Amino acid sequence: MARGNTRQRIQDVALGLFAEQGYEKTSLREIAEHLDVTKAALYYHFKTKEDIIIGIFQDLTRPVDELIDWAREQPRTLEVREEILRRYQESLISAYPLFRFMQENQAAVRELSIGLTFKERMLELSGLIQEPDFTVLDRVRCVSAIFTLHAGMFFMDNVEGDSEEKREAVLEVALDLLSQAHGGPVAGA
Amino acid sequence: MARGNTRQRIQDVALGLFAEQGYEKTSLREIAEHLDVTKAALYYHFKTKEDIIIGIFQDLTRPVDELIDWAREQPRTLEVREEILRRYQESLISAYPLFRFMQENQAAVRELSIGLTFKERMLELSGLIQEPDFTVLDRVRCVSAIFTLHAGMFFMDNVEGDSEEKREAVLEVALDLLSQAHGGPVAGA
Amino acid sequence: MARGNTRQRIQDVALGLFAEQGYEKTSLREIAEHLDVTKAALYYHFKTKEDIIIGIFQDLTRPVDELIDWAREQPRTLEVREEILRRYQESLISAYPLFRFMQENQAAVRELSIGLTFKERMLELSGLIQEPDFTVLDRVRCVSAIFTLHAGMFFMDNVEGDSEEKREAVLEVALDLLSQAHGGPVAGA
Amino acid sequence: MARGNTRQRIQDVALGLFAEQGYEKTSLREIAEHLDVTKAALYYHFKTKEDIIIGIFQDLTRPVDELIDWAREQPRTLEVREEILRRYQESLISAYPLFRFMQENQAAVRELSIGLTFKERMLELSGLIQEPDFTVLDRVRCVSAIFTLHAGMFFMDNVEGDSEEKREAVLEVALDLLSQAHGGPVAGA
DNA sequence: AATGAATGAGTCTTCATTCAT
DNA sequence: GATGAATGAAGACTCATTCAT
Repeated sequence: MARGNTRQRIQDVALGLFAEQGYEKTSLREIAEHLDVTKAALYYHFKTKEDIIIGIFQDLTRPVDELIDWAREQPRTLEVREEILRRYQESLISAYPLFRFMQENQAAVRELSIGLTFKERMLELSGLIQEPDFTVLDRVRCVSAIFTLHAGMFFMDNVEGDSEEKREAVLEVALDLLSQAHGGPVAGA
Repeated sequence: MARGNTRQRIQDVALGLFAEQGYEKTSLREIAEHLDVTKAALYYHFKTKEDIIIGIFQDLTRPVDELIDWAREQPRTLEVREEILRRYQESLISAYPLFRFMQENQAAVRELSIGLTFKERMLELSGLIQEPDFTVLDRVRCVSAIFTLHAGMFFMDNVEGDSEEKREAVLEVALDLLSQAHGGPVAGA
Repeated sequence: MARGNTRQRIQDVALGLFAEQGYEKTSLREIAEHLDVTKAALYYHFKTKEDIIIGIFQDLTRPVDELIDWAREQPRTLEVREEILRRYQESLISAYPLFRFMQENQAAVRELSIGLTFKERMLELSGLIQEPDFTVLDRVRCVSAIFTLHAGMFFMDNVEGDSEEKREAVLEVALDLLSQAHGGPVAGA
Repeated sequence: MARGNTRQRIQDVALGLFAEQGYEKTSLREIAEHLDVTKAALYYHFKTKEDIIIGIFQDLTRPVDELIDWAREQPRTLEVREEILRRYQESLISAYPLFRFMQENQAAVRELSIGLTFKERMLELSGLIQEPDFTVLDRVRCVSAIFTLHAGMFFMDNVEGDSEEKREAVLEVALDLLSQAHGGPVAGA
């Protein structure tokens, strides 16, 4: 019937199921049934189960990798760092299902032949918003800023309120943490 | 040789492997091999694979559940809330492998017949440190405070520095976020 | 590019792979990849996998079948029999890859819908160089003469020395055995 | 029901089927059905399909390997070499199904992680009955002597006659070839 | 308190084959 | 003369689980 887009449909259905049930728990039989094709059809489009997920990763982590690349070439100013957080939040939101999948399946995915892991990307990003001479306290603030953006994803789903308002609030808290790390106005100052 | 403690040893080895490789990916065969017993021996101590992990959960999430119970009965003051964060951090640290496991296997564990999930406990806790009339911004700060403690776990492993110093810095940032949410001294104030 | 000869190219590649890896172990995918065409293309030229190998057989066992036919019509003299051995050796050499394939895949090929099997052809040939009244000992010599020619194939690959010289030596030993069977000069005679 | 001997029964049935149909063509399902157990039961006794056959090999090629070891330590006399042929024939006969399997599945078995292959063992043995200064002709005679013993196996099945008589005749022809190679009485001498 | 032997259901994967284009 | 897309059947293998001993 529909042709040409099967590869894409496989990835969509697969990511949905992976995110919902976990990678290991989702069988190719299940994916095939959802698509109303045979398991063998999946193998026409992807060499292995791992390949399916790697394909998804490559498509969807590109924005974050591009962000990292971009950030590496920028001057190390507060403005740039704020921009990093802004862009990171955008990436998280636009690749939400993948993000959720990565977050909730870290163990299962760790061994996959995927370039950078979730953790490694986070480390990289948190490095890019710090100065080498930061105190431990300020380093924590930077990592916390990133985790706040992640918390935002969680927040979106589980706390009531206007979506856009929540997004902005999350970003504000993250930016606050960043500026505090950068010697910004702090309590009592 | 040493007997009687086999049940405990099974749980220890199992949690180690679950945390490392994921729940689904870890087979009973593997656990048995690590313990140098047969698979059948595991069934003498636990009725199912799920039972093993449920046992671990019950042993190790008790502190957090007790914290929740305690918190529910306290007056809703800032001091109590600070104490909640402090105690939560302690729980996280003392049940580190379980925490890491829960964090990295959320998807796999979701379907298990376990009382409260990781997420639910977090929601509960974050509710306990908020006021009903909080703005979205302040709610984000509270959730962020909790995520900061989680970030701390990540921080412990992946950032250099003295362990105790890091722990304290993490707590400080979390407490900061909390007091800001509570109208504490903010930028420019 | 070059077309028209595709059928032949398929057979060549297939025989090569069959000889190297075995018939069952060689998949059509593999053959297609070696030829840089799709599997479906193979089906344009051959109806089934079995068909490919049957085609090869028919092309390459013809010489032996013709030899058998020829031999059946000759007078049953020692000279004719010597000629049979000579011609058989030639056939073996000129269809070397097929011979090797047949030799090493007897089990796999047994069930194929192929006229005479390797074994049957050998039995036939050995019958043609014996007399009905031969003693068991002389029958063994005749079968041994044929096996010696086969051994020669093995010899070619695995023992050093000039190719032509080896071929002649092999033939000489085979002829010797034949003439001994035919009451030729024997030890002490 | 019957216990303890299952491992052995698996090997017996497997070798039978492997010899009859070929290694690749014989599925574990088939083996299991013949034994009236499940496929999984096979995996309790052997780690892989390859393992089943390797087990068989090790049990059954031992005699030939021991012969090779023994031969290496003997003085290089004609008598010893005759003894080698005699013992080799015995080995072939006593491990007949395995021999037939090896002979007819060389291609399939080549890639298996088995010590020496059929071919290598033959080369080794043929080396042990030759002198370094042999002419090509004499080398051929030695290899031919070995092939004659193999031919004997074929002879046993496919030529009528008393079994013991055939065996002796085969050995006699092989010994003849050996003694001719060793400058024994030849035609016209 | 633990083992040896086995099972049933399921996994991922590969294969030969088909057919509309 | 060949491809792209797909299928049904089967393959090897693994898993959680059971039970008699």
